[in-house]
Amino acid sequence: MRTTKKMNTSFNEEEFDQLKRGPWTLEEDNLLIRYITCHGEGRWNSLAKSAGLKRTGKSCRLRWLNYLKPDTKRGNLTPQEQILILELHSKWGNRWSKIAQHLPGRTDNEIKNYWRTRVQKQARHLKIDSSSKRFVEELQRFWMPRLLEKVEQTSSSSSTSTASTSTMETDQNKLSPGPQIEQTPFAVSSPTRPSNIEHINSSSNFFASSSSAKMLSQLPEMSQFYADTAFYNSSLQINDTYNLDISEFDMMGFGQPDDMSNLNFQVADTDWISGGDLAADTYWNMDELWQFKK
DNA sequence: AAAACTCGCAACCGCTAGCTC
DNA sequence: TGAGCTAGCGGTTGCGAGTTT
Repeated sequence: MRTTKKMNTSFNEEEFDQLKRGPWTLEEDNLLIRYITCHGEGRWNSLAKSAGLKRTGKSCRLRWLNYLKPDTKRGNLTPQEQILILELHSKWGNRWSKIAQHLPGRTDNEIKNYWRTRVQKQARHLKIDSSSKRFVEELQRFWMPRLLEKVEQTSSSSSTSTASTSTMETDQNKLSPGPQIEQTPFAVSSPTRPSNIEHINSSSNFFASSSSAKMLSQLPEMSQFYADTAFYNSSLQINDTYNLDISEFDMMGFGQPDDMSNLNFQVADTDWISGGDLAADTYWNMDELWQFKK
């Protein structure tokens, strides 16, 4: 429970006391949307007053950016988005806003929540500090391939069925209240391309090497391995480094980030089978890692 | 059936960089 | 130049929904 109250310099004491906090109502949302539609964003404190909202400018800004803005995407992150987050976080750390810039329609808040609830949870599960180099390595060894597998599954299923039945459809409809933004599943978002995975295949080193291509072809089987503790005791080894150029993901047609080429995912080639306590004590809980709810 | 617990996410807070005057 | 203000960032919290006991 918060007990401290810090005055906002844009409000006198009486106004400040009257400020509303907590969940937004539909009425407030409508007020904000209507005002911004007519007058645009910015000057949030005065905007809040002019719109007749008993909210701080901060609160209005947050509500707009995180929820009401027309291009805001709702619902679960796609595998591609998750891959991007993992990779970009390994580069930039908790620079949520910077990471969010590369995921059109996603907010820093959403990404931050994803990281805290999914990724850090997994780190705790593995008893590894989520900010450690080792955790990043484990992500790249086990999680990345799994996500790539999901990309493959999604693209293959989308080629045989319409998006409406896909789990990628998200549970956005249960979210409330706010404008429902039509959301296109990532893998079927670009009709000019057969599928993302095929596009990646044609242009990245990952799929260029014969053993990596073999790995791709074996993804379903491999995922079973990942999910199976016994996998860690098997003699299977992956000796190739694979590289995935993320810039080849067409992020909902919003264009390519300018600094995202040549991002490398690497499957390490050493010591991951006999990888000490990690391998012996635990394994990646892919059901938890995988964000889509059953 | 209901109490206890867990989880995910929206919204809040404090801090600070950058802008204006 | 520095004070005041705003926008934006990252960390934290509280609530509601779902799950377990």
